[in-house]
Amino acid sequence: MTSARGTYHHGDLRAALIDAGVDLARETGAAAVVLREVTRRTGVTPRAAYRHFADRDALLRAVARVALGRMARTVEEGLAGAADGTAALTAVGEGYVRFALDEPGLFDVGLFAMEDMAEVDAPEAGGGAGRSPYHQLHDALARLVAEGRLAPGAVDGAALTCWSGVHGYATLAALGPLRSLPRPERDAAASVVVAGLVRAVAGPGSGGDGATTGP
Amino acid sequence: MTSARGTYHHGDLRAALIDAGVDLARETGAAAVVLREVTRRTGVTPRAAYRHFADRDALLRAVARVALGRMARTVEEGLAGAADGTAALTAVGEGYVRFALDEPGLFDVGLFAMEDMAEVDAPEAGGGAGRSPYHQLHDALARLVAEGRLAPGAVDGAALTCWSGVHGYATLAALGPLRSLPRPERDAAASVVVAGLVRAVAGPGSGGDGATTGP
DNA sequence: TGTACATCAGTGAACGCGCGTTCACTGATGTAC
DNA sequence: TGTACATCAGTGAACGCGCGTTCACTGATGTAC
Repeated sequence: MTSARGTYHHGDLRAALIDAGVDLARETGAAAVVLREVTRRTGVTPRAAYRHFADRDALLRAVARVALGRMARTVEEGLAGAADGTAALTAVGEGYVRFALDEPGLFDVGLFAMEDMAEVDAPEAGGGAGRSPYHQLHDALARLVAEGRLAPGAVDGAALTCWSGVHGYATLAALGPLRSLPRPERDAAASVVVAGLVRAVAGPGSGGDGATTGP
Repeated sequence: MTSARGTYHHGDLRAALIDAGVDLARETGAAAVVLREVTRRTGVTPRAAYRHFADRDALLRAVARVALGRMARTVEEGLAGAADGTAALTAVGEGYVRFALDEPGLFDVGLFAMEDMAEVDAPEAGGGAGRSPYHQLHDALARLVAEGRLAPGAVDGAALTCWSGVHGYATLAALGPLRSLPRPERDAAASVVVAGLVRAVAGPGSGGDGATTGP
């Protein structure tokens, strides 16, 4: 489809197959990325895919990497105008969730690019600046450290807490039991969760809503 | 298998099929709960399952409810000696994660019992006392409110933040990119995440590890 | 206590489906001379 | 500019698999009289 011409040789079949896979994932999720349907949509014989991918799994993972890259870009965009570390951390969290809610199918397939911690850290999964969501989270935390709002030794724990919270909410709200709630409710809840996580990590006093009774 | 006798009539085929499904889920996860294999293990014709379940999906959901019930029981046990709300909240979180790490397959299939918010709240999914993990989370938060550590209006947000964080960590550590880390590391990280969430909800001063720089 | 009969719970064989994957092949392309 | 030829990228048909599901059926069970 991408650079399709009427020729016998396709031009860039590999990219076209990945494109079709991404479309399928967007529509229905990871399980829909099925080799035969991908080739069908690309107007090509199933066999043709094997010239470019070892097997179905390799194709799926290529699609997953594209999905994760798009997520990275979404996070990156939200991060643009963050004035300080707290704002940056909030933006990363909200970007992560927004992507999951906007593109549940891509979020779903993107998880296959996070099968291994090594892949999460891999630069291919990055956005425009080549930084994965996980990297961008660490960047935001680094700003908090620089601002003296977070102890250097607490960075790893904070990263894990934020990632868990945001990933968990994204899963529940995009693919899980909360997925049938109206979008505005899910957006509002996302803000509450992200604010709670920011408070947990950077302490109160920067946009918290006074959820705790004590000072 | 359960109450099997050599008779033609099985005794309680429905329960036996669910048992076999639970075993399959434990071994490999939700995708392994396949009608034909379930009947094969029970020593019965595939057709026989249709006398007890409308289709494969109904069987899967029955298995999922059992899995969620076991999770509820695990959470309940950990909750037994909690002295105050903070301890209770911590116990709920650690129980949730422990179950996921001990029984990733059951955790995986249990998610199908949480397809809908209504089912999460359903009493059938409860443990011995008939309270689902989600209920038990709310109970712990109610104790915090009673102790004056949490504003009543903040309960819903706190529940969501805790559920998200704990669910996200469980997913990442039991089924996701962190699943191949050594168990002790994953246990330690679980404690960090749960402590962070408790701090976010109940404020510092009850077992927090001083992750923030400010007071 | 014995027999007839309705009901229930299973059998055994088969269906069609879509999947991933492999076979031997052929048409298109570009390079060397 | 033209031709020979190696290389590459696709074809088309078929394979075997395991799945969910449906058919008409039969053997076991328990109740009524």
